Amino acid sequence: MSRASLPAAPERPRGQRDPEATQRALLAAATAEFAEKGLAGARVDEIARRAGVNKQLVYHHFGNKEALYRAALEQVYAGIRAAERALHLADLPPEAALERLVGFSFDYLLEHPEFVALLNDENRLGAPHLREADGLQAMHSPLVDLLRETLRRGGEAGIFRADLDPVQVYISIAALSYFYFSNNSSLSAIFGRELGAARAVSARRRHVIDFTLRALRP
Amino acid sequence: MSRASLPAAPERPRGQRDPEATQRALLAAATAEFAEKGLAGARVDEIARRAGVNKQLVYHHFGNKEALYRAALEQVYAGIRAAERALHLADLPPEAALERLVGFSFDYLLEHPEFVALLNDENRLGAPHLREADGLQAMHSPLVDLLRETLRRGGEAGIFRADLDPVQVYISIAALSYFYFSNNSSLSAIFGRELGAARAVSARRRHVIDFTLRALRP
Amino acid sequence: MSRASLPAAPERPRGQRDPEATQRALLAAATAEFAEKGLAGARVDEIARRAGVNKQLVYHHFGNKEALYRAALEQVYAGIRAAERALHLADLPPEAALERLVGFSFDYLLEHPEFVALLNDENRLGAPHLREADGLQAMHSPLVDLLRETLRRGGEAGIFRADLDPVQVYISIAALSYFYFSNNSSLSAIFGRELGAARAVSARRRHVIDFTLRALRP
Amino acid sequence: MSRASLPAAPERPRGQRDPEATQRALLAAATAEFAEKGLAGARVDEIARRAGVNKQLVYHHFGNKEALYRAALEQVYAGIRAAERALHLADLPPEAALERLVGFSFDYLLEHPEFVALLNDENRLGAPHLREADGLQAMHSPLVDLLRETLRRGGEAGIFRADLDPVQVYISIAALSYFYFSNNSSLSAIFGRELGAARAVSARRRHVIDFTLRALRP
DNA sequence: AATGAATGAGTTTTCATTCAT
DNA sequence: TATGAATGAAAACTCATTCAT
Repeated sequence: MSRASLPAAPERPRGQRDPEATQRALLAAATAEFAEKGLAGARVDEIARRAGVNKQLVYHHFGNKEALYRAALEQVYAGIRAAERALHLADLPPEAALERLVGFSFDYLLEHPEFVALLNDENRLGAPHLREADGLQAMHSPLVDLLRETLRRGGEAGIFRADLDPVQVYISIAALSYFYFSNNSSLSAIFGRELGAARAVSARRRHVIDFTLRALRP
Repeated sequence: MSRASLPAAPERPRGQRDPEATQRALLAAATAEFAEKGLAGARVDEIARRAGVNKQLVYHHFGNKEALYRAALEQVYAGIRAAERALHLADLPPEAALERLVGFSFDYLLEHPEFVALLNDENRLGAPHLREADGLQAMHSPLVDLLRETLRRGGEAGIFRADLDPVQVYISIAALSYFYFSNNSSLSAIFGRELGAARAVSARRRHVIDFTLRALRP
Repeated sequence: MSRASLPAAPERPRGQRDPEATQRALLAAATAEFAEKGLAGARVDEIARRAGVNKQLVYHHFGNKEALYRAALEQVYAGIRAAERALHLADLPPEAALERLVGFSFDYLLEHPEFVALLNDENRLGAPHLREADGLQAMHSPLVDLLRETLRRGGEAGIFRADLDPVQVYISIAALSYFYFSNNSSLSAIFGRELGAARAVSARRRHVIDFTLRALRP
Repeated sequence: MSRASLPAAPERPRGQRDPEATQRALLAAATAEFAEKGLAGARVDEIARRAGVNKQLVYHHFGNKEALYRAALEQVYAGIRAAERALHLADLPPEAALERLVGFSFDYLLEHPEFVALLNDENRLGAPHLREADGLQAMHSPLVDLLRETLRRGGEAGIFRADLDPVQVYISIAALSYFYFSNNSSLSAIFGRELGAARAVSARRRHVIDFTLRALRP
């Protein structure tokens, strides 16, 4: 279709133009591509192809490859933080709250492998884009505060140890799930088990919750 | 650390022929470069420069970039397996044995960030090189068997639960240390703490051992 | 002719976009380069230089060196087939028709040394690109059918033998001209005659026509 | 035939020194490699591998790749000239002599595809190595003189035309066989016949002899 | 004479980015 | 806003040739 032949009138040409949709498509494509190949391995051509748009629009809307990467990273972080904010643990008794928190961490990573992949690549580089991110504060997980409060309540109730460092516990909870997904391929290869199978995932979920709750006992 | 400041290998005597030394130098340089930049981001030129040898020797000795990557990966795996084989847990009482095992996992990852980095990159790709590796069996950690035996002994002695799956426990032990190092940069950024500092590392080591031992209690 | 003296394409207006002209220029340059140096000896850099375009456009428009070679080969074949289709032998008496056919074969090869050169290179490799060519049917010379019909008419008129295999005759006609041009340099060296000179070419043309017509007599 | 399957020379006794055998092996390997890939496409590594000797010996014995090519070319030419000198046509009646001559030309090319291949590559370049060859005189085929004498005898006997140019006839005889082998692949592809099959080759041989003898009739 | 490592100069190809329309 | 051609810089890889043993 020749664009030049279109009348100059400001009619909308059959929905062809939709900058926001274009940006969304690019961001989704970029997230997938960066997750699969990393920042260095990802291809701008391929991102545009996946998004079904012209490559130049990457530059038009985002500036360059790295800025697109940063945008993808921030969006992915925003996703998990939004999900975390939707958790309401204060209403639950401490042990149930903790179980929900651990289960959420596990489930979110299971459903968002792109978060794991992007974060791994970012960490290899020393997380420079995260450090520069506008709302670094916003990156701070609300879970840590929820966890702190839950541990306090549990400590007072005598069902958790009282001397726990919420940051250490938070890292441990994240670790038990994250590592399982992050290193699933190599673990599967080495153990000769398909650890990505639904049955194996369920077993791991139970183990992680159980392991954590036991570790926190007084 | 900026690229320009990366040290090239010490000048080897010019005209000296020592193909094994050349291969060793290339492998060491490749391990560092792949750890820092990943398979896609690593540069053959840079690897040769770091090794202090001519770039073409990569092709002469290893064939191509990917074969060099695979060689580096296998060597790094061989390194940890060798260290694991040097552990002797059978002589220790169960709790001490487990503490040593967890401590070893932590210390090895602390001292070998290249292992973490290479493994992360490999996992993003689905671990194709690991799956193809000649001695995949040899990749299987002896620690799992040591752990199984230790858990059995501890179970009989009544100091560990009796129904533990050694593979799950192994993964959890690895996770608690691995994730801390693998994601150290992003965790540091988000918590505003320098988790790579010696004091923070020591604290984490204590936490990991404590967390694990408590989780295994009956 | 030394490489340095090879003319680059006439300067195209800078900044002017004309992808079809670019492809035409690349194809023409490629044909000349491949004819002179063969597939292995040709240089992509040199092709781009001759075409007066950026080297990377070879990859943009054709994919890679070999695909460009195939495109050049197909175009050269298309050229001779088009010329052949323009021959109208049915209107002529058999002997005149045959003389025109032989003369055409001779003249075309004289004027299109690149056809000879590309075809020789292709044959050394076993003609893999020709076998893969899309319109292999279209490669089939219409001359064979024209020849068959001419031989039939001549046979009925009693001026040609009646038992001739058109394919054998076609190959012989092609051979008598093709070999002269294909091996002109070595023949010139060995006989100490400049067989590429106009006078020698004319003499050969007469000989080829005469030789062929006599060979077909009953 | 895939490259990998090309047989290397039979294992020579290790540490055995036999410079003449080495040179023979290199020359044979070079001839095959240059015939298959041309001067530009041939690889010194591959020639050494095929000869079963160290690559450096190419340089030790021949100087460089091009000198080796020249040596291979000269040897191949020496081969056909030697075979031609073994032909004795003077004892035969003219027609039988000519048939033997044509048959010989056909048979030699059939059995020595490397001659065709090397000569084609050499001709694309304008035969510079042939022109420089030491015994260019020795390259001159004795067949031309044999042919001249045979044509003279046949002319006097009234079975050949009397006004034939021996050089033109020589070229035509060579052409009818050479082109068939040189262009066998492309002709096979285009005609959809396997012209390299024994039956097709026999038919061509008969055709070439018949075609030539008829063309020379008065 | 023989070996295989080593090297310099290419050569093809890739890719982020910009230009012209 | 959108498109696809065009480009410069670099990257992987090749290869004839030389060096040290």
